[in-house]
Amino acid sequence: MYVTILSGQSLNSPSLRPADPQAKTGTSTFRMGANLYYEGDKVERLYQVRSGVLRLTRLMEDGRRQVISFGYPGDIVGFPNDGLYHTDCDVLTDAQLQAYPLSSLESGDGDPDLHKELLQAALHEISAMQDHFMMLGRKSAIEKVASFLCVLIERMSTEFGPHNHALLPMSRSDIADFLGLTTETVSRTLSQIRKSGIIAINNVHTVVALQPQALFALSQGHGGPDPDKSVLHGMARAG
Amino acid sequence: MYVTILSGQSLNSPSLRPADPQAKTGTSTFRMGANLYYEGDKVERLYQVRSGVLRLTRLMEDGRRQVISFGYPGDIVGFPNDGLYHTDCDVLTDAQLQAYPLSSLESGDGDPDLHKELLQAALHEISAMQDHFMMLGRKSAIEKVASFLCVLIERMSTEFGPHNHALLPMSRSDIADFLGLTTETVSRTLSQIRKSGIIAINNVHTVVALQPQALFALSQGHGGPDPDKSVLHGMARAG
DNA sequence: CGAATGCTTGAGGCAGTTCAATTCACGTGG
DNA sequence: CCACGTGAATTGAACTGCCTCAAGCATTCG
Repeated sequence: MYVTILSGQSLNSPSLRPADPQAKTGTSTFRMGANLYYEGDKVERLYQVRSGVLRLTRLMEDGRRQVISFGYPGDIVGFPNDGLYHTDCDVLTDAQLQAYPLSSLESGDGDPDLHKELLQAALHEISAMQDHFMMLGRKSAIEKVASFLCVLIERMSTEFGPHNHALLPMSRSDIADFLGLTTETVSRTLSQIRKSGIIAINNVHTVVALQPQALFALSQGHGGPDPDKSVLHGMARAG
Repeated sequence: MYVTILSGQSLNSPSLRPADPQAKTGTSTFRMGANLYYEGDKVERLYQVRSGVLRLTRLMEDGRRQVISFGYPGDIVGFPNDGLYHTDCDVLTDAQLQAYPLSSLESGDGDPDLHKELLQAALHEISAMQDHFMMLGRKSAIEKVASFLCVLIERMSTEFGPHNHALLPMSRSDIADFLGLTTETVSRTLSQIRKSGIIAINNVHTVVALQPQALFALSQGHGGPDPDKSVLHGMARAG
């Protein structure tokens, strides 16, 4: 899952086939905290998330970390490069994963439809990552955090029907490393949006959008350079 | 082309097949400044760069721009998402491009080998973009600029044999929008590295690495928080 | 040669970081 | 059931790296 300009596209990822008991590799359960694979491991299978949340990370020698993406239901993780995984992958909440053999991606021999769907997933991944570039490179802290919340809420809605709240199973530091910020800035920014009345923070891992439109406006940079005329304050009063 | 941690991988992209006069879609020439496609255009073909440099960009409504990547010889551009291009693509210097029909990617029917190579190129693209995330989200201005120069120099070396200089056909503002900086910061940072003796700037579009190792160290963050002990100065004396 | 455009350099400001101190959530044991 | 301990989240204060705004400089092109 990447933070994108909400185009709706990020939600159209094909669900591929439903869990199929006859599949060579079935759905299996992974417990919170488990590691799925490390950067450099040989790729033998891809995984599609059925439930739960994964975290993909990359590390620099000096310890700096970038969270590449969060794997939410429907997402596919584990695309190889030269046969190797190029991130670490950890399980944030107990998860059900559907495994596909690498051959499903690399040759269409066994199952042409599956092959095509995995290819489309890879292409979709490229597009989503490009959106995320824009966010990392060009958005302010408040735009990043608002974007993040918007995507999570939309994700919740597709999974469970209309929702206005987001579950954040990951830590603040995971969010920070995903958005290119520090934990302090993430925390401060969430507080700032909360104080404006646009969101409520039920508990550390649950955010409710009180004014979804205002949140979306924030994510797009319509916060206004002048605080008095900004959505952040203006919409708060209007609501 | 993305700015990656120099692993050598970025240079292993398959060259695919050499220009083949019998190919359905051959090599064609595009002039500097030409537009190859716009975001939203329907994808009918992919392009592999044979010579010249392309620029892939994305725009936000308010004019903020992110340069997604530069297309250097060997790179493939134009991967579709839902059948559409998701960036603009412009020609920075006169270029020779090999076009492949979209069907080469989407179905292996016509040419299984080509299909596999395009798929591998897409997978490689994902890996390279993940490296670039680290740079956009977690690297300082000097690390970004040094990384950029390192990759360009390595690219020159693979194309024309051992080189220690980089050609920058793009503008400073293109570089800035690629690295998530401003033109002023790019310019200042280049000057700073030049004054340290690590590079020379022959002209606006030509940078020479006087101390390639020091430049690489800079790109990895080995600049040291203490300037007196830093590679920037230390290596300059050592060299 | 003059205008236009892009690059460089300077000065000052600010968003986000860094460092530090509470506060909060939650599990554990008395 | 409550005191305690631990780790995470929040908040505060000061700093700094990069940005913004502005002025000079170089290169190209008419």
